[in-house]
Amino acid sequence: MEPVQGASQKELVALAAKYRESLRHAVYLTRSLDAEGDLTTAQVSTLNMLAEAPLRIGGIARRSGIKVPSATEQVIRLEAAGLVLRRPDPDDARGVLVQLTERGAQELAAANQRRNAILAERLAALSPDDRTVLEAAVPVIDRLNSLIPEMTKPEKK
Amino acid sequence: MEPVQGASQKELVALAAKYRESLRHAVYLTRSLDAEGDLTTAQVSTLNMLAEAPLRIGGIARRSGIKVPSATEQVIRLEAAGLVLRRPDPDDARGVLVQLTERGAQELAAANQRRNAILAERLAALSPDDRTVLEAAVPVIDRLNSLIPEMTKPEKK
DNA sequence: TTCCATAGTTAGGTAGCCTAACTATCACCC
DNA sequence: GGGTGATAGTTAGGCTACCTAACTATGGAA
Repeated sequence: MEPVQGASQKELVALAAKYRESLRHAVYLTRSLDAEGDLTTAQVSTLNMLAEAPLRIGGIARRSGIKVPSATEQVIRLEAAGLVLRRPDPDDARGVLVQLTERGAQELAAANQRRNAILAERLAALSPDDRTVLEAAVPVIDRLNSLIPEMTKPEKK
Repeated sequence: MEPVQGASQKELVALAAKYRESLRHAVYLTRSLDAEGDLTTAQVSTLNMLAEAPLRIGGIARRSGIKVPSATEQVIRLEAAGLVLRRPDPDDARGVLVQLTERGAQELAAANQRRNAILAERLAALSPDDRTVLEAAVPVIDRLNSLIPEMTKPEKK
């Protein structure tokens, strides 16, 4: 009756289907957080990485789950917008270190705040129980995300 | 000590920030489910809607959270690929009804199966507790998604 | 010091999104 | 019954963000 062990294949697939569907709609949630002259979602994403520490192009690509040329392109746009700056990696002249500019940090903070505020407003509409469930789910979602191949590759060494 | 009532603004914003971050990575999870000559994520998304019932262009746009011209474009691509067909809406000659073709239904089923299988494999790597949490979170995420403005507009009538 | 591997860039292509402007039909109403 | 405004889609043009393939430059090791 109770497979203490785990879930059946069928159950796993069913959960997968439901979760995929929810995620699909969640994309639109994210999109609905975007605004006019604001940064795009992908830009916010990249800038958030750089807020922790400067990264090389390859690092951005790996963490974003995109290819190197796409990362180059992203960075070029961000640089043109004055939000990041590129400089050669002192340890390896082939590499390029990308870091936030003052303005990049400011605009990122503003964009994050705005998005979080809108989302917080919607979260407030949920029941306290729902919020508790969501709170508990976040680390689980993160663990699941961390299982993505490619994004788990070692830094370089 | 315990605001039985609900959460503070600060807590809401904190949850919003964490959730946004998780969602951001989840996008790459979805992307990682894509494969070679397979349908794109947006296409699967559209086809999944049509699997329930034929829709008009406007209906696709609203449910996808995109504008009508973008929906037209999607449909044109799907039609060119032989996955959907368009015909005038018998009730309103201005409208266009979009429905799955036989082949569209087949390819959709295959794509869903493949994606679900990959995701199910990763879900299997989670602890049973984690899966329980995720299972509980899906309806909450759906409720949160349903709060998106624009996507909640009435059908037509 | 030669040669392969690695880091990025460049070039060219596609999906997917947008706004603005246009066409066709509907629905009302005088 | 023929305007007229609203509604449904399409077309045109533009941008972001992704891709692969091919190239350049540096690093490292034989």
